[in-house]
Amino acid sequence: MQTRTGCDMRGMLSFQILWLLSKEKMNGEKIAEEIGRRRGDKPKPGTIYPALKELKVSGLVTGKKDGREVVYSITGKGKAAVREATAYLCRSFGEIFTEGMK
Amino acid sequence: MQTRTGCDMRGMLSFQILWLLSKEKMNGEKIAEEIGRRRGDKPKPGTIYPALKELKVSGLVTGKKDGREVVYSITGKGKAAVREATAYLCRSFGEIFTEGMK
DNA sequence: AAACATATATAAGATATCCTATATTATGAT
DNA sequence: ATCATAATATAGGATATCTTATATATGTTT
Repeated sequence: MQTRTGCDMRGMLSFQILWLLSKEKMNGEKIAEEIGRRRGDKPKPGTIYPALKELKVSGLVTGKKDGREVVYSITGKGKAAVREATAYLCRSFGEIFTEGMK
Repeated sequence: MQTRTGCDMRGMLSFQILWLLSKEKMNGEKIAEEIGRRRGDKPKPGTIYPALKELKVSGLVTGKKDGREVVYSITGKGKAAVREATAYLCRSFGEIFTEGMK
């Protein structure tokens, strides 16, 4: 993890993956890079692929093999999950953001 | 937890407690109520007090007994932690918010 | 074809969060 | 004083995240 200041914010990885996939289909490597760019720390393969597998098992994403890559797409169920999770996030922490962003 | 849609967002509790205390000193019950109001689900005593203890051990908050209540205050170290964590949160998830809030 | 690089996958385990259930302490009411 | 209530605390455990390390598969280069 990154911030060791009393709160590690774990549990956000799957959500962030889903959110990225709601914008655009992409493979695992690209997902890791996108997250790395935002967090300042690129998740290891052993972190990202188990998370993707979990999302697949839950029916929130699908994976389509293309050469040596697997391109992941969000499903309808996944889109609904993103909507719900985003609403929860905004309801719970919105004020922290609106304050922190200015 | 609340959202069972592929991401449980655990790890945010301590941060949210710290953030609340950065606004105003308060006791454990009030903290639980404030979080409950935002999340839609009030944390149980067995959740909130161990978290507060952890924050105390880490030197991020202090507790002052007042009758049967304990009033918690954020420390200087705690303020720095909130600043750092908020910056990380905004950097990592800011776009999700700015989009989700409109 | 052989060697190398890239992308994905899995196993095993350390760590942390959060919960249920129960106990303790202090206040208020009768 | 006794009883009920409110606030805090702790023990023990279930669950999930994330990591390290290793393995597999595909593609590229020589």
